[in-house]
Amino acid sequence: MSIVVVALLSPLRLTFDYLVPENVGWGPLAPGHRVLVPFGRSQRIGIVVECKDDSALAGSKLKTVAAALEGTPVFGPEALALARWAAGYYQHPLGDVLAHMLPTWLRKRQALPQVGAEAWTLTAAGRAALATAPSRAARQQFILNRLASGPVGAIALVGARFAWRPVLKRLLGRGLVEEVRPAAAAPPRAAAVALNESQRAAVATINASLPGYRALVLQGVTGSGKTEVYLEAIAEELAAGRQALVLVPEIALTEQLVGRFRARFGALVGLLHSALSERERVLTWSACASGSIRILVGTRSAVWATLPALGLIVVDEEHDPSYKQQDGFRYSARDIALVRAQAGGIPVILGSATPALETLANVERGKYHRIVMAYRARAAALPVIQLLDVRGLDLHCGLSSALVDAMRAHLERGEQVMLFLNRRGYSPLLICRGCGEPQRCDRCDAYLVYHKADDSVHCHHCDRQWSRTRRARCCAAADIALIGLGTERIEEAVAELFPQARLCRIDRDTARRKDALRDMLARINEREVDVIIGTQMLAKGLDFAAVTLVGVVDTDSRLFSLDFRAEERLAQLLIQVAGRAGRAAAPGRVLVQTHQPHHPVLRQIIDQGYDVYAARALGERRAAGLPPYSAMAVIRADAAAPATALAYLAAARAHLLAHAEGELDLSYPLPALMERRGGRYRALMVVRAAQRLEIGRLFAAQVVALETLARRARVRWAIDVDPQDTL
DNA sequence: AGCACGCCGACT
DNA sequence: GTCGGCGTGCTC
Repeated sequence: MSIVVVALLSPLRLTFDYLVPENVGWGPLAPGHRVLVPFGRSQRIGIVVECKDDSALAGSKLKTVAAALEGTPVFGPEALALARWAAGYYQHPLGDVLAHMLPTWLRKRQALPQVGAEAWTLTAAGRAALATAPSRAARQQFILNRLASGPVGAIALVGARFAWRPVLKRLLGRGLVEEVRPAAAAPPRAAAVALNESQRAAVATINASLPGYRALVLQGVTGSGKTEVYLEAIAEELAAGRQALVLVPEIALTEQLVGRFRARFGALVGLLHSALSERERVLTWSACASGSIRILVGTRSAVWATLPALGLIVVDEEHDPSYKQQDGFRYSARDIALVRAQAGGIPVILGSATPALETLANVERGKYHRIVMAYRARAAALPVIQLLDVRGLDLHCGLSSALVDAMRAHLERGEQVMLFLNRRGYSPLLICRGCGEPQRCDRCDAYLVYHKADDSVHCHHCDRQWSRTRRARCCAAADIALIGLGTERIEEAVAELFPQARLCRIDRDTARRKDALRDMLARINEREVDVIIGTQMLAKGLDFAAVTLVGVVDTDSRLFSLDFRAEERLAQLLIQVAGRAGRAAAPGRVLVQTHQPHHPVLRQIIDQGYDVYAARALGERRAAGLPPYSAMAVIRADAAAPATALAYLAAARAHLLAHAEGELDLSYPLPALMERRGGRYRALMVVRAAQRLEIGRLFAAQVVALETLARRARVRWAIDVDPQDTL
């Protein structure tokens, strides 16, 4: 065993053999070790993926491992097996898959940072301070709150978006906090919540499947209290000494859930998402690996966390498309969670009010077990969805008088109103009054959007922006007409209509700043806001207790999308947005403005509900041979010149057809729906097969050839297995 | 992915 | 006469 196979943390599809030195500094090398190796004329970091006795390469060509970076492997055998599986399934280089599984800190050279062994707790004075008036010093208050559940170490302060050490020092100085020896493992705080009958039944079903792999679809209507079910199921795992992983689609949701989890389980809860600093992430990573974090709440990438005693995975809002990474390593965190659960012999809960069609197909096939929670936990009834026919109506900034009247009624009762419009900015089309030309981005096939807040025009596809004056270049000095509506304009209209109402706009522009979303959500829940105006972000399972009216300003464009998944997205969006209404005691109402009041899809979603819609949509997918009744992958390519990517795909197509065995359904190369984006010309080709395996086999045999072709053509390319969009 | 090697155009 | 373009191939 004197040779190790190393996968470098880079997108190379090859692994490399190295000799093991006499002394690596720490015991023998094993698979999973992070090593430093000489590579070409530099040194690189890699992961040992195999140990063996001899190499196919002549001994003289072999170099020797320079050092092992830790005494113990950073990946165990299960993690390596998962990496291998994912590399094969997604046709992605193993080294890059492994890189995704590590915090960035460890992808670079650094050693694991030393986790401070210190822990702190509140003194009697501290507890008294916490019990009385909240301090005006927000940062001190933050730390006091985190310490409220007992002694904590640095891990529990992850997510504090400020340098907390000096603040802590000040609290120590004021005698509100004292340092203690780190407790072995703070015991879970009890205080279970009372569950209703369907919640109890759900928990019982989950617990009945322990131990062992089982995929459970928790289909609970919005507001049915899925979180309490997660908490209960996790409490069971904790009691058995195991860890739990909870995935959510949105950073803002991690914060919301972590709050509830910490209230119940105290300092055992960890948090992982991309807005944390590198250092916070590596600290959390190692606390997961050492077992001091028992519950990890995180976004997509948290699915890779090392959790040696993992006993349960929860994927909340499992239908959400953001579980699929849309560039580079295009994995689906939901699907990885399932594979991980299966390999680990543990249950996985897929929670959603609107499960993805592929999830429902797996229920149908008997592969997943469905638990239905049909009633809301607190409120009386689900909100009533009503279509507003706006054909021929005089709209005031996109708002019909029926919607405005309803808003007025709800506002006068002191209730919150939410308006949903999936377009940010002020107006999405700028037409030159001189020549009638719309203003376009010069790097994308897209129109520019006017943003009033900074008086500039933005391209929403390459994120570039210009001052307004610079844009009008078709006819000098010509005036520009602002056509169409964005959230900014709706906000303005609402401010005019209801001057006394307090508004809050939630979209990528207002939520960009760190903490901004958290602050806005806090203001909303404190009832300091009357009207919430926002985009998609509002539909992602955020809890707005006091909203009683939801107005959907415009969804018509979604009825005419070319993507075969657009309809499913619309159904999920409508049900989810509607679910924001009436979560507390007051009943909710949802008004959907449309020019297509008789559209059969819209009607079905609203009149018959998601399940009926889903059953019909699945029937159509089956008849058309579309996923989930067939396997799909997309080869994407982009290049600097217009025809290059298409030419590459044509060559790739010829190659695949010449080398494929059996049936292969390969589309012609197509320009992407938005062909030019960020100055690059994009194209794609759809591969379809009856069985998943056929696609896997095809690519496994042909990636190298496709890669060589791409390099010669100077094309950037990628395989997208189980694509979320095929445009 | 980097990085070097290698063979054809416009410049000190 | 060189500097440098990017095409090609390799890295254990």
